[in-house]
Amino acid sequence: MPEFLVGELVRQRMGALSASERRLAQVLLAFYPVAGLENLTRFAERAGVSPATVTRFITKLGLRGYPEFQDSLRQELQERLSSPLTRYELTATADSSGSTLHDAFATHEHSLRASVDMVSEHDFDAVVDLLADPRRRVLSLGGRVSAFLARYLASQLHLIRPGVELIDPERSNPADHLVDLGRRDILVVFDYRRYQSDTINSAKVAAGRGSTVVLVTDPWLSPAAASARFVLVTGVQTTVTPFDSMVSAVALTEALIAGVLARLGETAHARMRRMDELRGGVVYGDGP
Amino acid sequence: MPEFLVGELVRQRMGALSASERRLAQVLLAFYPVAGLENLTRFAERAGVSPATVTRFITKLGLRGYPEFQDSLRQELQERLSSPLTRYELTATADSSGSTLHDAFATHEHSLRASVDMVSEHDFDAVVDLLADPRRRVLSLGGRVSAFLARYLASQLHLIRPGVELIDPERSNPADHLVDLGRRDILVVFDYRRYQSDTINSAKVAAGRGSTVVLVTDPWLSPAAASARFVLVTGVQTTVTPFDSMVSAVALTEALIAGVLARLGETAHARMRRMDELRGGVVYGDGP
DNA sequence: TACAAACTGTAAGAATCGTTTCAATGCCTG
DNA sequence: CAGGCATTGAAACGATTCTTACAGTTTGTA
Repeated sequence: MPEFLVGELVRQRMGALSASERRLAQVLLAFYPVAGLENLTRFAERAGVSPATVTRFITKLGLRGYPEFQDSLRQELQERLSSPLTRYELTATADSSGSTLHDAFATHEHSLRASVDMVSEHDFDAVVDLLADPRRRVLSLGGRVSAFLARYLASQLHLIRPGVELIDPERSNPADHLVDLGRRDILVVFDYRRYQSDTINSAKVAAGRGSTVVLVTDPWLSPAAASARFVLVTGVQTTVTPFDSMVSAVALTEALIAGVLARLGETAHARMRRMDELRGGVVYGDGP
Repeated sequence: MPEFLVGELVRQRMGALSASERRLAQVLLAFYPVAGLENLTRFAERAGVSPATVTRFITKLGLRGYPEFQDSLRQELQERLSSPLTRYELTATADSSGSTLHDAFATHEHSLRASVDMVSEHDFDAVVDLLADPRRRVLSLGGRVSAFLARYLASQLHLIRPGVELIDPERSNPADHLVDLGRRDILVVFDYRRYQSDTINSAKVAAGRGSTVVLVTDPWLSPAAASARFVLVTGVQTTVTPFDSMVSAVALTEALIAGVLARLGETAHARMRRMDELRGGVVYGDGP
């Protein structure tokens, strides 16, 4: 029976995993450890991969098989649950401390923290590389809730590199943008519950045309994951609202932009200066 | 999937159980819920009873069978583990800096933390009250960078109350919306550096027509503050990018929405249900 | 473009798991 | 003490679950 924590192990090996395996890792970390305590088939389904991939994944972690994997998780869980502190945490009931404002921000902070683990660093870097490649076109698309994220990405990315387009289903038919997608193009899809069929479909079409599909989604994974080359997962925790929180998604988007900017360096800055001149807004204040 | 907690259920039925069954109950409660997450045979062994007794025990609890029993335990566990506080305890890892991703998220976290102090609780509550008043119209407007925030607010608020409009300078002239603004109307303006003259102007016009202007801006305050009845400030800290971070702004926006939702209660929920029916998206997965 | 290597899913088989049946045992009651 | 009822475990069956072998696909490279 292994001594180490499975979660740690997964994070360590993340780099050595294949795309599907990484998807499993993400789901596991997002719903840790419960996802791994379900049976192999269900775990596979949650991540949208085949059962065989799960077995390979487990083997790569250095474990003998799925049963041993589950044993480790259970043992680990037992230890955590019996630590006095956690014990308290688990027993403590929902503490509605005070104001909506404070509660909301506290939740957002936790959500952010949790998200860092959910995003695969490997995938993140790979996506930044893609987005920083000036020869590739970038299309950005979102569902009903996440449309604003697509917009945000497109508008900011547009400032630092050419070839960025927003697909706005409210304004034009996505199909118009999808027809001439090619092998060099990137489609960034934002899809958070409740997942939309047209978004999922767009991803499928793009993948079918050989484009690279990047999906940004919640831990339950939009079905569009099936068509995606890279899946970036962010937490959406909310305690108070039926709505998911998009804070982590925005954080991720900004991180992507920062990454691309860092990679493009002076080229991007030059472009930004030019854009600035063309626009010429009013500039008050003097920030740092 | 049962609503109750299995542990509670067991304690309740304790009296109605036979000797062997009670041993099972004790083991389960002593190692809760891990004991029940092992397979039936092992659970039986731990309690020193036969597998058949386990099945009978489960049945007596009113559950359909061992798999359903485990499902309940897992679901329950998941819910407990995702309480923000616990989440923090369980997730906290050695944060090794270096990568863009980690740096970005760390910054965002600080930004969030700082923002809580910048927002005036009093103003926040007042704004929530305003936005929750169904007799008032709400117009949402943003600058170049912050347009997506205006969109986000409008789309979410639209779900929970009528009379919400987005002013989209890209699509139509803001003036068209402003002409018939009245004393009862609210204009929510998002303006982050670099401040735009047309946004500032819209705020001025609205204020002039007697509408209540709410401004969401950065710590340097958009000049639109002059026309605003309420000003909500959020942090924008960034270390790596020339761009400001909108994470806190999103957090604030969501907090506003949560606040309004809380105030409107059932009315809002009813509206949401209706909207949902009319839209009818694809729903995969089953969130917590 | 063609080839090799890596990846992934399908499907079949092996192993494990959960349920049910039935007989044995213990316990209370008449 | 005998009869009946509740309780329990052994064992066999059927269902599920995990593993493995193989083939199709994709990806990267010469």
